Amino acid sequence: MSGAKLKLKKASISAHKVAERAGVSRSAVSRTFTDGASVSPSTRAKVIAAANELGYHVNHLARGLIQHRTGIVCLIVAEMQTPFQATIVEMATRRLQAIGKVVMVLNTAGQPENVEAALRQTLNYRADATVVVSGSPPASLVKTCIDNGQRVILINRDDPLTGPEFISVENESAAREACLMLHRAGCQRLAVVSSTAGTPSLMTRERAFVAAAAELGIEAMVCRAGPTGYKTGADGARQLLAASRRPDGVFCVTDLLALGFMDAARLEFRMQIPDDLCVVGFDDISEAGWLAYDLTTFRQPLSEIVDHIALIVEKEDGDPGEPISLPTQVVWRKTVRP
Amino acid sequence: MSGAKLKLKKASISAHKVAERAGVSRSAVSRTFTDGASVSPSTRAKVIAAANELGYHVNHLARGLIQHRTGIVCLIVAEMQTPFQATIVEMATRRLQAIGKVVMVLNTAGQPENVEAALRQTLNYRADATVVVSGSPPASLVKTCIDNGQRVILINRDDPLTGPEFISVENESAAREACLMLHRAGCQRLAVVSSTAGTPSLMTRERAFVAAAAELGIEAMVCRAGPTGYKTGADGARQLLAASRRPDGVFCVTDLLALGFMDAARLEFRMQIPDDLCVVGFDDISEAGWLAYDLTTFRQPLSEIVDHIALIVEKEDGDPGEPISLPTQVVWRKTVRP
DNA sequence: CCACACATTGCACAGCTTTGCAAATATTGA
DNA sequence: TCAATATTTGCAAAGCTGTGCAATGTGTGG
Repeated sequence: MSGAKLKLKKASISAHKVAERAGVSRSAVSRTFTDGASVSPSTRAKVIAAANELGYHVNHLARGLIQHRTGIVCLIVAEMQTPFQATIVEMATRRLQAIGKVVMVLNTAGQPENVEAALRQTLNYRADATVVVSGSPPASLVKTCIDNGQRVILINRDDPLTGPEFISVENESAAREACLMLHRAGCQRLAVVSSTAGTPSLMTRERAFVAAAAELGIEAMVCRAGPTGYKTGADGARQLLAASRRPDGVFCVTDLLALGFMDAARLEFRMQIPDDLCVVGFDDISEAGWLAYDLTTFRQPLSEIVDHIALIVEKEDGDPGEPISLPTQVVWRKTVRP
Repeated sequence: MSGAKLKLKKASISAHKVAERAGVSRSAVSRTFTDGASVSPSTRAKVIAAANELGYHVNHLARGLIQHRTGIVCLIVAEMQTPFQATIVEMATRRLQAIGKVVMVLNTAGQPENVEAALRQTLNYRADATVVVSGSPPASLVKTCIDNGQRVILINRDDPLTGPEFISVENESAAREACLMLHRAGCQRLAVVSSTAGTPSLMTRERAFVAAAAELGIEAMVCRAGPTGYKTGADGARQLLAASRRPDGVFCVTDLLALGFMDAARLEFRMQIPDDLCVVGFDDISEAGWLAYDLTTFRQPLSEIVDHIALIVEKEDGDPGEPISLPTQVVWRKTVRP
């Protein structure tokens, strides 16, 4: 074989060359690009001129090597094409870039075994912090990350881990509130539409709703027709509304489920919302506000979540703070009678 | 002030330490984790044991430093919360991870000046390749990237640049086809709803549709009511349908625009689709397939696009190939009369 | 004009890895 | 058993940067 093995690529231009061109020492160019360092205005000007001519850019890899801070934050996530996850990625990248970080997105592609691989990448690239949005990380690897000085932040997951930071929303109180809202609207037969995914936060919502209904003396039906998504919501409607005893108030643990449920209920069962049927969602994705839906739902405090992420990433000491639990806010629209 | 300046963090564990522990040389541990290198099975076993005990992970920063390949691919993108962009990010990360790369997402947050900053990050981290999905990169920086051995790939952009690779879809023929579809369905008064964003691919679709209509002797109305998104589609409907001469066939250059248009047309103007009004979209985002819409649209060949991205990223030589133009596929659903 | 404080600069080392080269060891064949 | 290969191993250099330390230059007050 001729192509033996991939050879080294051409080296890109280094501080050394800039120094030569500017007629200064290599330290000078380093200091020019390190803020807070001591350089005279005249040499700084010479360095910057030379750097521009040569197209020099500081090598953050080498810098990270010696400073033990790379500026990299890893985001472990799956199903990024869904509105909620996509919004998290959008907001997190934006916020983290604003504090000078750069984010590496690791897609677990829904396979649980991939979150381990993702965590390994986090270590390989010596990320300053790791934010896990999807999947349950193995405890041992989380420990390794923390031992290496990384911040580890778990979003909306209540794995029984010690070490990482937790940020989640108050799923329980929201789900109970959803139950009350439907009850106050006069709904008699309640149901909760969930998924087979087993995501911790979704399970919490489901259980809390059922418990709250029980306290009102109502046995809520539970429907899990597939993975978390639009189609499962529609299938849920087909199951629940085909039964003899149709629910007249449903809580969908995700907006996407709610939208699928509504579409099937209206188009395949000719139901009027909110007259025949009240629907409550969760997340407040932008589709929930579309004219065709106008879904009453609970807004996840995404802005506060990413604020807290940024805070933790910038924090000096590594000891984890108390788990953070943020309140949701109900967004009243038109799918529940007032 | 006590906190003077942030000090070095604790160093993570290095190959040196695992070498000590395993009782071998540093080279041996390096070779253990470099495939194709020559290590005896016995020492390899000792090294792996020691590495596991210590939680060692190869430092890809240092590795990248000497190999001149970091395994990093940057993805420059904006508006990631929109379905189409989100899907691109999802698929690209998945595909690139499959070939051993890791992707850094740079969010330009819609500000054109930020794409320059993003490109600089690309250089700072010595990315192997940069994929730009949103925004027009300054020619000079693109040149610097290429000079440094990076692949630069522009998606759906036809900036007049020389050097980068181009991947786009056949916007023109699709838009002409859309016009014919509406014409064949018997539509007399055509309109195209677009946005004020000025995105190259959207402009191409808009112009091609108008041109095709002109060839049929029809003067197509053009509506640009705001940025590319759902609300602009709805506003477009409000403008076009409030006029005395209502269009009966509209081409929306984006599915999101189409969905907004449909909702407003149905709910605020009581129009029946496709009886009173035919609608064609573009992208085939998953919402287009929802029961409430069932939108006839053009599917972007995303899978092929990411395949080509992967191919270019892995390519050995750096010279750009011919611009790649991929055909779209029409997805017939229910918003156009057959 | 001198002593002193202060800002700037250069040297050299550290940080972690890969890899060419030569030495050491193991394997094979006669 | 010995020579001739083939495999494995260690040394040392290279890749690019930040920074402590000492040396140099500049400015100020008396």
